[in-house]
Amino acid sequence: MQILKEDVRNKIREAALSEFKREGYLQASMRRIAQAAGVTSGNIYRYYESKEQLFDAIVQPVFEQYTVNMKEIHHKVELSYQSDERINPVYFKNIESTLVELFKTYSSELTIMLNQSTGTKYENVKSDLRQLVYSILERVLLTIRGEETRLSPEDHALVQMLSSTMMEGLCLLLRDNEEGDTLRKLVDQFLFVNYQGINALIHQETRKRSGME
Amino acid sequence: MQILKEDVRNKIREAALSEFKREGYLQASMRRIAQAAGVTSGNIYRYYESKEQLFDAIVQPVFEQYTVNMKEIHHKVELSYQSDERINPVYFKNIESTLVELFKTYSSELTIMLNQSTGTKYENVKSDLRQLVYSILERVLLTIRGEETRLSPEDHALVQMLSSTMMEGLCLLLRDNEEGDTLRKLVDQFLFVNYQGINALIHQETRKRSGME
Amino acid sequence: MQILKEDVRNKIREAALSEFKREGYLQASMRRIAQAAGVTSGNIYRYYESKEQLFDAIVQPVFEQYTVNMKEIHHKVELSYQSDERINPVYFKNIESTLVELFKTYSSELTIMLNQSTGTKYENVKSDLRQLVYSILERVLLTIRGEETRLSPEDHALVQMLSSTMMEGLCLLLRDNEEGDTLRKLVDQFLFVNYQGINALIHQETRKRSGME
Amino acid sequence: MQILKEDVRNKIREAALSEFKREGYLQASMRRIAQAAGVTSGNIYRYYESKEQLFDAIVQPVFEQYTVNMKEIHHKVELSYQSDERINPVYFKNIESTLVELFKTYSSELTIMLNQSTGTKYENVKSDLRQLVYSILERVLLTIRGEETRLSPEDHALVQMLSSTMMEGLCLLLRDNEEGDTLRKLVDQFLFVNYQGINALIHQETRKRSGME
DNA sequence: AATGAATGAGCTTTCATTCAT
DNA sequence: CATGAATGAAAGCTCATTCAT
Repeated sequence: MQILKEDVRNKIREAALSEFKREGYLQASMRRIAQAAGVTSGNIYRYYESKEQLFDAIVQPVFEQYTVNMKEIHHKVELSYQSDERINPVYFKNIESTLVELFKTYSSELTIMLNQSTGTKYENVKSDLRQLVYSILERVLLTIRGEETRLSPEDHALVQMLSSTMMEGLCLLLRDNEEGDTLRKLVDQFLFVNYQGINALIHQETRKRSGME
Repeated sequence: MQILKEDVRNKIREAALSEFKREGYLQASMRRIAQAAGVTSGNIYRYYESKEQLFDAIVQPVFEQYTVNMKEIHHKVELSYQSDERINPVYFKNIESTLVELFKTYSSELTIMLNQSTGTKYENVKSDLRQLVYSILERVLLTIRGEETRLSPEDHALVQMLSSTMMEGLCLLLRDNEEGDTLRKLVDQFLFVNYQGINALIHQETRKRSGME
Repeated sequence: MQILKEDVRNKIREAALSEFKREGYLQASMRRIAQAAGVTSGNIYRYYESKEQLFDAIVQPVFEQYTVNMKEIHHKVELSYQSDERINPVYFKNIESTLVELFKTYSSELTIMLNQSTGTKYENVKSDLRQLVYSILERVLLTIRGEETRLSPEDHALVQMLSSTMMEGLCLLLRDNEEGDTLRKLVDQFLFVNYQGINALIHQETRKRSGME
Repeated sequence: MQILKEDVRNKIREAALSEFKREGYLQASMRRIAQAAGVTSGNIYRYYESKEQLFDAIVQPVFEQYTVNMKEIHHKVELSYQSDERINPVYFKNIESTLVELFKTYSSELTIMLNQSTGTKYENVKSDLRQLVYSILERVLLTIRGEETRLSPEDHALVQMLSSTMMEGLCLLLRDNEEGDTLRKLVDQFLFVNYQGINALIHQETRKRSGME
């Protein structure tokens, strides 16, 4: 039974998408992908030359777009560092928008890149992203705390925690929501909760400190 | 040199703990565990009858304790459902305390159960826990919203999101912190951020609604 | 653009010739042959029913001609055995001429048959040929040694060696030379070296023997 | 059924030796090696970490010894180039001795390295060796021809041919003889035949040339 | 006739598990 | 009890051959 080539290529892609999303790169099985695609295992290799390349074919587009967008944000953050300008949460909005925008086109691919890429060249993307969030939060907190150049150990731990949980939260939302508008609303709410919460936390701490002194 | 049986059993357990924590159940290798334990791979099977059972031996204690504690919380939640009593965030505190308490005794085991159990019978624990958090948050919101018996789709999505991100955040903290006091402080901060944030969100929404009417 | 059938058949043949010559039967790839022939891999099978049969189609003509010629030589050798006639090196000249003659028409095919046929029914041709050379040399040596009917073990080993190295040398020349005149000259030189060398060896040995007795 | 480790290692080595000798590296099958060794295919990998490494384990010892010996010969040849000293056939004797000496310890391994190593890092050893023989013969002929610095195209072809056939002849002897003393005798005879033959050829040609002028 | 997608057996390699010693 | 060699199923991948179009 002969099917059009692009048809099969897509079926393989779909099957792989689902397998990678469910199992992660390492645990994914080419035979299972083949079966799910209704194709023999050997035939996959007419379309994608290896498991790695199949993964790449899925993730690269989103990664490229992601890289472009993130570079811009990085650049702005660097600039504001140099110009001693006050960093504000608008950068989060940028990251958020980037991710949500990417999500609209590449929802599963984005999740795979962020959450299921252990064993591939993308495995550090999430932690790089967390690092970026960390450096933004760090800058915000430094500004608030006054003229210090380094965070206290406590603040470091706090910022670490916040960047981790915010990133992980965002990734979770990407993973669990199929629909773009719902996602955007949830992301907005999620960020609102975090901004408000962080604000409250910092003010409380500031009050505590004043009270102590 | 003869080594006491329990000694060996513990060495294997320790090695497995570290391997499962680092690699997760599926990627963990019995050979590496054996090597790290200073034991031959075959000998593991005199102490634990399979990879799964070894995983079990590590996770079951924390799971049992966890189950007992969670059942109580569940029970209280159920009760308050029936008694129409108002649920308050104290339940979160219970969950938090339970996890932090468990963490004191079983820090790695807890992380493994929650984050590294894909492929085992524990793989749903986290989502069950999320479900519990969901039902608490749901109840809270229902109370706030008035006498409704079911959440609106929007509120459902919101509560789903909040329970997910809070759970995931907590799991992350458990995973990344070796030290109990630091952990507790971070958990407190994390929950504070979330409570405050959620409060702010709800009030804002309430205001918006009133404004609309 | 329609290509005539014979045209395609030839293109495949040419491509296969080159592939078999370079890679040998087993390492040859039908896909590469197809590609080199500018033909799809499936289409090869309309002209040649299998890899083996394609190989056959290339080698059989030279094999048949070779067989005819060799049978004659064989026959002469047999005859001279029976007639107790003295065998002389002219038979080598016959073999040489046969090979060089075949080479003129079938240079690559001959090389393939002799050197690249492992895994096919022709894989023994070279050793059969060596056997023929052996029997000629054997007869020559028997004549020289006197009236013996079997060679001594030492002479057997010697003749074995000489027939092997001469055959292998010839095959090498066939393999490495594209051009007929160069080939013929080299073959002449090669055989001259061997004849002279063998003569010198035998005379020396004869002298040694006489000296010993 | 448990057998001593070294026993199995040897059985695998023996089976591999035989398989590589018969089939060559590429065509050799790990499954067949396993079967011939009376071992399951997986078990080979406890002893040798890959097909390539198994091949290496067989060939490396002979290659190392070979390299040491050949470097010395190379060195001598280079020296005599610089010192403008006349090169004499003693270098062949060196090469011959080296190969025969190696053969005594590593008969099959040597054959495998020289004749069955396509696809491995040893695949160029034979042609390197042929190149060495070429450069010796070239030097000899240059000396004979007078003061020329490069061979004429005809002489080049001749020397090419002679180095090829001599090398190939030697390799053949290594391949076909299991017993060291027999081999040495045959090699001696083979080289004698070639020396005498080459001498005769050169003198004849010299005569021809004189006659022509 | 021709295409090239599809097949499926076979390849090397890994690894949880078993078992003779 | 302990060893570690052995097992065998399954992984990713290749390739001669088939067959629907």
